[in-house]
Amino acid sequence: MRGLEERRLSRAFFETDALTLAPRLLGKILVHRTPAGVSAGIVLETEAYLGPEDKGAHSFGGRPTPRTRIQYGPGGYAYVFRVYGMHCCFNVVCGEAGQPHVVLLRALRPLQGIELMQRRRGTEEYAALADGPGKLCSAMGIGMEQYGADLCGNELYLLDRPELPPERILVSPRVNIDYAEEYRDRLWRFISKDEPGISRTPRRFAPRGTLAELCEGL
DNA sequence: GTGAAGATTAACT
DNA sequence: GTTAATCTTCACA
Repeated sequence: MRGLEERRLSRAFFETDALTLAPRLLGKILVHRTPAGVSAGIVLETEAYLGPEDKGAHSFGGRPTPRTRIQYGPGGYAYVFRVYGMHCCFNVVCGEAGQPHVVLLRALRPLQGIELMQRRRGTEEYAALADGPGKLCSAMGIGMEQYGADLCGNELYLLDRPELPPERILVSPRVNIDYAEEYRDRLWRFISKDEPGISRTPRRFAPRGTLAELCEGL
């Protein structure tokens, strides 16, 4: 895996808005080095959260809170939060400083440290190791300790891979943000096509087509 | 200080 | 498809 070290995503890669970054993160490799071992997987599913204007985003309204403060700094840091009192979700902070945009990582295809992931998840089933945002955190060993982690550092980072073409990216509404009013149905969820392991979600969140088709319609 | 709600998951029917 | 588990966060008083 030595050659991969040189392909790490740099700060500049993250200094763009969430809607641009979310599809670009598909296919990249998330790596976490911990005392327990190294785990890594290919990013299969992401969601964009666009800060102050986006009623689905934690940073809606644009006022920093203790929970969201990291979103207001520069891109390339980890925004981790706890949901339903028991799971964590991992986000990549992006945009310029003061622009609280994040991309939620929802699913990975496990590549390295499978055994470690199985132990953390308490299951052997490969397809169920990281097919959801909470499972992804559990499998990768990401918790609140990783809040604010520098993604350009040596513990938690992303490796570059060729960009997916728009016809290989499915778009769908974001999951479980029914409260977001007119932002509920925005097609800001991006899924790597033809890959097993995307998160299990109800039918109403099914893909509405590819990113290529969406762009044609503009 | 208080309370409602939640960017989920697993185990149901 | 439905629901319980579980507890921090944040708005409001």
